[in-house]
Amino acid sequence: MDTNARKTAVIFKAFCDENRIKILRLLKGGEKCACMLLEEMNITQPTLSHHMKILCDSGIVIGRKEGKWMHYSISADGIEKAQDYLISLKNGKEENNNE
Amino acid sequence: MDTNARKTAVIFKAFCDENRIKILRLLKGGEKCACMLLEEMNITQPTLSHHMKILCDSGIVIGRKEGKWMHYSISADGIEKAQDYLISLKNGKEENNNE
DNA sequence: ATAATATATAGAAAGATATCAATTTGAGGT
DNA sequence: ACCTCAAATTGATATCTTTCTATATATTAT
Repeated sequence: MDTNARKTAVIFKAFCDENRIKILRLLKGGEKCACMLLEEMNITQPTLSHHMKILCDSGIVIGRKEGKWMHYSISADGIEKAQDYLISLKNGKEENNNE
Repeated sequence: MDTNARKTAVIFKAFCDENRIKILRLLKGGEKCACMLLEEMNITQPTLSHHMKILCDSGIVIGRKEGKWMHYSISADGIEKAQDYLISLKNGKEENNNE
């Protein structure tokens, strides 16, 4: 049971779906309300909600509730964790079998 | 038809499965033969072959045929492309809707 | 309290992915 | 030519994802 590998996979789930890449592209411009994202994407509201959950679970996106609106933005910390993993692959310091 | 988003998703497919993360961890130590990977992973040969195809399609791994053996290694160029994408998310230079 | 609006959740259907056993392909060796 | 071994492909099945419609929850305004 390699929880470490699983955690890494969860992070990168953010980037392995076409619609989520589109959402991230929209968020590049800064924080956006779910209703705005919904307008720009060609999907229903529950589908957007589903993708936002995966994005938040990955740590790549942060959600902020304000009244009845949800505001989403890209998490610099989340991106950094993903970057750290990529760097660790490059540095090729032999298999660190943590767990 | 957002081929750009799709291409990005294909790159990151490499990292969104637990077994592929394990394979990448094994490759961190340097080039390895498929038969070696098979010994270390707890999967059958066709399953390994399937994952290696996805890893190669993503550009993150390179395969080299030598006689009847396949040798796999991590592609620095592939990693760099993934890194470039992450950097572009951070720099938040407004939605570049290419395509 | 009621109505209106934004988002989330439940449940179902369609599609994609992971996995295996069996078979095929390809590359050497005898 | 035949055998052996490594890897890829095929075909089947189980599981996971994506997507929808319908419904529930939560927040604000009347």
